[in-house]
Amino acid sequence: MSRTADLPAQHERLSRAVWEVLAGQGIERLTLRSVAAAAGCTTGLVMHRFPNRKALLRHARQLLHERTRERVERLEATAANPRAALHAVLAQGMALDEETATESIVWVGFLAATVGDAELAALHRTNNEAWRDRISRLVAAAAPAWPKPRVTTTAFALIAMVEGAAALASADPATYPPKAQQAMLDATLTAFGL
Amino acid sequence: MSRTADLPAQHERLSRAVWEVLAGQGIERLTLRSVAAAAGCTTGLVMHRFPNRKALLRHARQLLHERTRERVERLEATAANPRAALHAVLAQGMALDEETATESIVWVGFLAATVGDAELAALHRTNNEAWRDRISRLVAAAAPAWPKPRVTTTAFALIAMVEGAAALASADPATYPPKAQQAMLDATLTAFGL
DNA sequence: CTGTTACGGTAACAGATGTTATGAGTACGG
DNA sequence: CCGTACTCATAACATCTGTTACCGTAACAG
Repeated sequence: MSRTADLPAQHERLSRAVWEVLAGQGIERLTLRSVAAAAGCTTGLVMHRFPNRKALLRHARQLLHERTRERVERLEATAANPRAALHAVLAQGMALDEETATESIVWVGFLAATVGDAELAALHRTNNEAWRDRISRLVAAAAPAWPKPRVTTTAFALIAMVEGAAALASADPATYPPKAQQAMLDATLTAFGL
Repeated sequence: MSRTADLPAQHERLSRAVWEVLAGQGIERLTLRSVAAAAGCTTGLVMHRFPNRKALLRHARQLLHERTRERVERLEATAANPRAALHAVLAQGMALDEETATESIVWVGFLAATVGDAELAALHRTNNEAWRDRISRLVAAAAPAWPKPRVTTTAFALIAMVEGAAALASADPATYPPKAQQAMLDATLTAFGL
């Protein structure tokens, strides 16, 4: 049956190569050959693992989501209280270190690729829904007395602020250094009474 | 000397074609030929007006900025008071109608194209700086008692929230309809006491 | 009217792109 | 130890890309 190759590991390696190219050279240079070069293989392997280019992009998109989900669940599990959990989970969505900075660039790239690609758009909607549910749940836990509409609107605003900060930081890191992003998050949470 | 052709008008027509393709087909299909088709001409005219593709994109980017600047100055001039001006100026940055929804998609596209294109990145930084200055000024006018750091951080957070909301709405308009975006903006301004 | 000049369409070019076909190498089952 | 099935590189392919060269057309100057 199967041989030596570890399929999931190769899928992940190629997906990482997609992120690498997306973050380093931009979406315009996100080609099969550049991805293969970043992964240290040829287009033969890429096409052997994925039926076509779009399937590769979809997998890279989904893997990015799962990565952040795992990180977020770890943060949530180790948080001292609901407010700390909310703060930590939101903070990891910004571009505060090299890893999340790269992810922010990649996220913008995928968002742009979403236009005119129904499957990437569906993937984005699903992931974003899970993200909204998580933040809403954390806001509700941090402010149990709030009525549901207030929780929802606050969660939406927090999400938008974090994504916006990450997007702006990805395009202009000098203007939005980690400290500035932290200050933005702290100020917003304080303003909302969270 | 010159003939019948109105150079600035043609530049604008081609730039609009760039937006049209960017918003309708995505950055992957943003090619000279698709732009020419959207503008109802051939690549000959495009290359006759712009030295190369990147110059065309830069012009379209800059024109988008000038468009929003003019709209924003109109809103600011007709606002009843500083708070109303801040609200109106921020609101036009979200995807509340067809025009601004298109612009949001285009904005994300250019942001993604910024990676690996130093000139587009420089353009983005300049435009975003002007945007930050404007919002900071409006926040200071709306809350004259605030110390400068508070004004700056609040302006940064408001900007991030608005851009994030626009980006999210551009990729998932059903989840972020105009009313939801309005609610997010109102809740955020109220939370900040503005 | 006529010569000239800008305009812009047509078509060609080299290179890049996604995809497919082919085949050499290799690890496993028998 | 052999054959088979999987792995993946090589190379070809048709198409698309940005760019350039070329040329017919039309409007203005004289």
